Amino acid sequence: MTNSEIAKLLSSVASAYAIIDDKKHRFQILAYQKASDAIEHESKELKELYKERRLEELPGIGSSIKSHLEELFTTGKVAHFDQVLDKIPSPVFTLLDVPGFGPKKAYKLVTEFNLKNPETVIKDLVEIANKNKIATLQGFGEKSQSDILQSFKEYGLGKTKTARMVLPYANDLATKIIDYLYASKDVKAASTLGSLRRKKSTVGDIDIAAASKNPKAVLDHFASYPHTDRVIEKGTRTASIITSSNKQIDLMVEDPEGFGALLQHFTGSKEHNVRLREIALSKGYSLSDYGIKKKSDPNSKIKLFKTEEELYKFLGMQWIPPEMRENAGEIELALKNNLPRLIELKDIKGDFHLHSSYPVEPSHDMGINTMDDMIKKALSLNYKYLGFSEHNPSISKHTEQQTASVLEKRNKYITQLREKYKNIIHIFSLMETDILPNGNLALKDKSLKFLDATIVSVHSSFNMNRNDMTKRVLKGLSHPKAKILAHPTGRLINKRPGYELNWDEIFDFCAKNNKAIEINSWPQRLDLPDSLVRLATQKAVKLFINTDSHASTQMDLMEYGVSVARRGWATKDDILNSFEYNTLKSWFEK
DNA sequence: GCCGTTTTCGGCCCGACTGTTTTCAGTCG
Repeated sequence: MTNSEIAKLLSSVASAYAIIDDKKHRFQILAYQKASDAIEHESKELKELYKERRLEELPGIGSSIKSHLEELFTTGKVAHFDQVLDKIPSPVFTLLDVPGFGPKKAYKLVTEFNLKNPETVIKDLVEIANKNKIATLQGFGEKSQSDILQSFKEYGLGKTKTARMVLPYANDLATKIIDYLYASKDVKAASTLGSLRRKKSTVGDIDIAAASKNPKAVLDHFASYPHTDRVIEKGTRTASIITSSNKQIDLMVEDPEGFGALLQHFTGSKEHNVRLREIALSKGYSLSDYGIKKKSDPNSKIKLFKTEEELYKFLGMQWIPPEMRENAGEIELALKNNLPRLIELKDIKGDFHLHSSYPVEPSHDMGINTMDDMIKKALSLNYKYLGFSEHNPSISKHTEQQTASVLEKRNKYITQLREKYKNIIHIFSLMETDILPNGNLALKDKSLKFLDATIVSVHSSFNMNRNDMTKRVLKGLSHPKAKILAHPTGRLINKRPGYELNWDEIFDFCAKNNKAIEINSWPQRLDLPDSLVRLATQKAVKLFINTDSHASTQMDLMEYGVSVARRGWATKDDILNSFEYNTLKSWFEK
């Protein structure tokens, strides 16, 4: 079972308890939901943790849930869960995946209409609603009936609670909305919130905060955003719209005096906030999105915060960069004034994964801009160096000798460019070389000698098992010219999960043998993923942040790779392309 | 059911919004 399947199981148990008796089971519900969240967000496979006897290290998993999980891994089921879940008709759990449905509503409808089939429950309810039979139920009405139909319609379109967009797409959309908000004179400040502000690789809804003395005007302005399909809700403080591209945007408005607390609260993560509230409580304060109150006196005046910095300081800690707010140890470090200084975009001095249009007759796609164009773009980004890394010439269409002469010619051209840009920018001659299924590189030594070094990567036979793939990659990386492993998991977000590798082995090998791992900034890749960046830096593995650009304009994507690095707590010391040229040059030569 | 720099017992984050209600329940983040 995968982590998300197990998380869903625990969440189902919580829902079942909520239906059976939400007063009596109030705290079990909280506990199961908390355990479910922890598992959902855990980057290591739960089964691995179980084998290592480390299940109780997860927050929210104590002796009881731990023993249930052990039963799950040994027998494939849990008697206690079955006993609880059996009390609830199974169609209820189908409905829980639909936005707007919680345990109570789902249970009420399923039992009221005696629905039996989890496969057809949505279709059945649509028919029932079309006969106007939901609106007449106690606690329901015309509006809730049509809301239910709307939810089913969107669910059918694939807008589940878990459908997510890639970070750069979400960021572009949010930027447009924020620009639109600033067109209102009532908006004093606006910022992204939530997973978007924390720069997660994928984002569900887009959440935005605005500071204003006149929330009504701002909410009205927002609700009339030109590309709006419909307004979901609009209150005195928040509003939600669905754009014509079928994305949900939530806006919260707050007085500038309290904007810091709002920003902090809605940036999350939930886990970070829960931990922060625990800290506040231990100091006798109650923390909300409005600010901080004395716990002992609920009527005391609330303390407002204009900025997040003031709020964190009030709680006795450093301001924490949004990318770190996952309750992964950052709060403890901030309390000790000991947060790492994360890598920033301005620290980046070059890009090493650039596909120019130079004709090497590759097996994969070429770039569309010349080396010269890409150098000019690099200069506009204030880079001090860069590396060209087209795909290797196709091995099926060239003899070894032909390949070598293509590279020799390319090398001469790069030498001319070096002369042209002498004292302006340093140019490395690299290539992106395939690691073949047997672990050999697609380029032989007689070609590789024309390169300063090579990036290596997997572009074929993705279905190998973890052991074989690990051997393949390690063999490819062990060539002296192979210095960087590019887009290391091979994932394409929302398309394919990527192959499996033994990361402990890969990272140990890299740290020992002076090899680097790439953080690829391409929107669908963002690969190495953040959780593995954290593991790599803990093992002192050096990293590059590259764009994998096939056009000079794509070199602007660097910021997204930097986001991934920051979420993995990487500092300047971890990122080789933030180093001075001479240090970097000697690293390549080691 | 989980958890511990005031606790191994007795707490458990906080609030907005909507719809169906005359004061609240359900859902969401």
